[in-house]
Amino acid sequence: MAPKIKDVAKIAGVSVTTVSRVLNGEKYVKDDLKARVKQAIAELGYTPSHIARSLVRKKTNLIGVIVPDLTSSFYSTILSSIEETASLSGYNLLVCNIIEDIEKEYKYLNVFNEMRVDGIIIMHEKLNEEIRDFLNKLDIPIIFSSVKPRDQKFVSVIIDDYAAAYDATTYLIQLGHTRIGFIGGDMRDVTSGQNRYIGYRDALTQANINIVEAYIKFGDYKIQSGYQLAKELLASEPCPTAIFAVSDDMAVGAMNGIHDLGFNVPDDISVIGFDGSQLTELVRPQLSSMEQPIQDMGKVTVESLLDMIAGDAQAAAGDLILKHKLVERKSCKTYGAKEE
Amino acid sequence: MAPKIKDVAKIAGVSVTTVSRVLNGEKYVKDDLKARVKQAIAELGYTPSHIARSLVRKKTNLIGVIVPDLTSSFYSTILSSIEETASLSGYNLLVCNIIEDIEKEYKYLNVFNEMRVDGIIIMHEKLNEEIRDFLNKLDIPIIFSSVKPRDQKFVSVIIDDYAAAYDATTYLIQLGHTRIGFIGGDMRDVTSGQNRYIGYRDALTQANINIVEAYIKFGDYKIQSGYQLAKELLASEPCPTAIFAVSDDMAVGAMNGIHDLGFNVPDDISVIGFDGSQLTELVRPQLSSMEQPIQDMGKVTVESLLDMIAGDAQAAAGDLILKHKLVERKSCKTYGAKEE
DNA sequence: CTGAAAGCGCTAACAA
DNA sequence: TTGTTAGCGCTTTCAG
Repeated sequence: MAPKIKDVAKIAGVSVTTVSRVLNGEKYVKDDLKARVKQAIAELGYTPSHIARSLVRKKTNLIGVIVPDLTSSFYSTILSSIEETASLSGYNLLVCNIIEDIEKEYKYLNVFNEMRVDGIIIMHEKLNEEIRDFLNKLDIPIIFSSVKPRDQKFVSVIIDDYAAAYDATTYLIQLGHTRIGFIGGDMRDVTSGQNRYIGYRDALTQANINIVEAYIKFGDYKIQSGYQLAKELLASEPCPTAIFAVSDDMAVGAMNGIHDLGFNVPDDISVIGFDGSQLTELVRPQLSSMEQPIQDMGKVTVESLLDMIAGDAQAAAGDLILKHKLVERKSCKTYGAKEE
Repeated sequence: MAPKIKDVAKIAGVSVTTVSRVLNGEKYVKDDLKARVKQAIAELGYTPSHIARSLVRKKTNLIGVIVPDLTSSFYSTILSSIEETASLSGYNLLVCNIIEDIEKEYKYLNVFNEMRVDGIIIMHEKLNEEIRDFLNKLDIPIIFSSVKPRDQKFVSVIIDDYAAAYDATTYLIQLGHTRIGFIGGDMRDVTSGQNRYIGYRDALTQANINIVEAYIKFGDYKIQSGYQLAKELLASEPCPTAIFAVSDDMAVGAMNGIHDLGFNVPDDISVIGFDGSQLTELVRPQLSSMEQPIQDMGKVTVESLLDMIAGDAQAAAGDLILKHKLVERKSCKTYGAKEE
């Protein structure tokens, strides 16, 4: 059995209180005692039990994180940033991967609660009633990252999705495109579904371009759906000369679909993605994308959550809107420009 | 403050023991008491404290996982599988992302120890002396996934890297290639560095093909190094007609390097990767790869670890070698075959 | 400065 | 079947 604080105390010839004091770096311990304690700790290879500490301190230094899909480039990058930031402040991550599995999420949320995590980060917005209620009852600070659930009570770290989609579409329009296909997300999502969709429509309307329903498709943010939907888009007559997909994954899928159909990106069709994931630089041609500040998003999420944990009312006051940014790479081209 | 077991007991008019019993599903509780307790629990919205339980049960149901890079397609897929399997058995994951940061790893290992996690999964093999010592002293079950550290004491879930590399190289040879470039890993790694390298060499030797040092480069498994190294390989005269990279990431980097230099895969140069990550299907042309059973690997890792946790001596007996598999896609072509 | 003792919230003998 | 009681390993008053 691992040594306990009592064993250290015995060996050092002091009380457990004193050992506890040196463990916690308190100053009111005479140097010689402190030395003896340290010596005893080393001798025994003693490490304090985080469990026992948590029990009395009522603080676990644990943050529960719910990720929709660990294997997604976007989420794994945010998670990586979250992990790094949390780690810097001495917090550890309990991660739950829920692949469309709401039951699992509910179960995990319960586990987070039982574990008495200090805070919770959620990265998706499809809350059902049960979960929403549960979350509302929970008195653990909760923050949403990269998404915003309907319920206004929770704070979110997001970009202005409407403006970002508007800007992305406008970019295509400025390149001379008028037949612009749209591969959207889930319309039940307000941030990544509705807002981006409305941004797209408004940009077209603003430019006096008719909205063609055949140019509008909705996917599930994943590669495969982008692939499929791009093929459908290309079946329209006349077909779009540019496609805006609301995730890089779908944009890459679209590029592949276009490629497999024998067309060329960007010569025949321009494609712009959304997110700024690692995929953008990895595919050929490199994908232009309306980027979210992914690293920052993770960092800001954790920092705000830690503020909330610390009881900073300010932190829980409202959403944090970060800046989006268009990054041009090789997948978009002026309409009608002659081929190289 | 959250309600405690005592509060439930009071409301239900029973002892805490009884409450504890119904909480743990024991049978020796009369139905009416059980009902009253459940009623009280619901009324209070009581949830048992995992912390307190862990303290007395000396079991946390936590597994610490050390991942080299969360954003890598390969690791995130294993992690996802690990998470899924662990979750099914009621275990939760504490994840640590160490990006080349040995200090951080050491720190985390300490945290895992203080947290009294029930088991530890490590997915990289670059252990320094300090960590090796620490691991040896620790009496928490440890398992390595996808890698095998020098130290024979630890059990690993791996494939036969030597054979896999041998087979991949032989595949290229059978396609008629003789000038086969190699983009290896870190030679300090035995599994993914040395073994794959030796497999490559032996396959060539076996086929009576001279080993050309200029065709051999070593990277860090990441896209960028594959990109750079492929360019270097293409600078040789005559240059290789095929390249075997020991990670899909490097293979994709190589494909991009080849592409950016104006050559075509597979018409000019064939490329084969290693791992079987999601990237293989996402790039164009789709990447042929010597695949590891990634999903399985995560699953087997957790299952073995749980066996070890359960005290199954058998489980700690030796490495688990899973089967590799060559998956042909579009990135390799018979040497000299006429272009389409 | 140092120590005795009272919990943190729960489980597990041991009795009844 | 049910309850009493003694901890799990640590921190934290409160005295000294």
